[in-house]
Amino acid sequence: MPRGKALDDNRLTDSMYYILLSLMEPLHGYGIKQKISDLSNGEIEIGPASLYTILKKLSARELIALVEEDGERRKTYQISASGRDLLKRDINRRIRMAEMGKKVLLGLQGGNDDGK
Amino acid sequence: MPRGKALDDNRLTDSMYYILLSLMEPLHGYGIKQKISDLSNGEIEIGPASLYTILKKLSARELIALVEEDGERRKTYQISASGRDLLKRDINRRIRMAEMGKKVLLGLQGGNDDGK
DNA sequence: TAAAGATATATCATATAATGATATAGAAAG
DNA sequence: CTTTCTATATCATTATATGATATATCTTTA
Repeated sequence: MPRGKALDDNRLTDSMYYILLSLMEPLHGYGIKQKISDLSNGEIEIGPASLYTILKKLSARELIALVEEDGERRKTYQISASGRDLLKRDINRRIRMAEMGKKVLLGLQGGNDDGK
Repeated sequence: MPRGKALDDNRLTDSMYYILLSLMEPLHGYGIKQKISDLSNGEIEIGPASLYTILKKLSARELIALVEEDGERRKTYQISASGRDLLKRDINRRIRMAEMGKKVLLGLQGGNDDGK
């Protein structure tokens, strides 16, 4: 069984996040690499070591599933129902983290200002 | 093409992010631990190994600075100007990542669906 | 005042995660 | 034919996080 603290805690690492997002449509590994580059306007480039390592882990956790095998050449994956659930949770986690950041920067983090 | 260390790429890890946010006000290590627990409604707990390791790293990069030393007991840190800059950038990065996630989930990532 | 629990910092060994380098090979383009 | 792109895969190393442990002070309370 695959170890992984992030997933055990229902968190996605950034790389897992990008990969899971890409797999909202069926894609093979190399396509994921291109999709991520595309989604991030070339900001994020994921190499083969990260890509196939993470694909294997997500697959073992059944967050993604192999949907097609083109001979030996292409392996097409897609996100699973539980993968979608986790992805949604992680988007919300990321929103909460960013909101928290904005609040603290604006100095609004302390207590409730009931003003009355 | 971001590779290598998070800070070299102007990215903050989650732990660094929480710690830098906490240091928008002067705080010593143990206070940071409590602040993070507080900010996250007890969701995030950072242990001493992570805390002091990261504090040392942020300090070496001058993203935070030692502002006071209470005898040998307390070391009070605060975020620096460059730390604040990086923090702002990272909040925006996190917002962009979450927005991207929402778009893809809603199936709006490809082209513009003008509803016609 | 003794003990307990909270505060406070620090490091080691290990676990987890990411990635550059490398290997292999088919397909497309020139 | 040879270069480039597509495509998957693993190894060795680096990067990051953390549980366990150590040490010491301060605070509360029995």
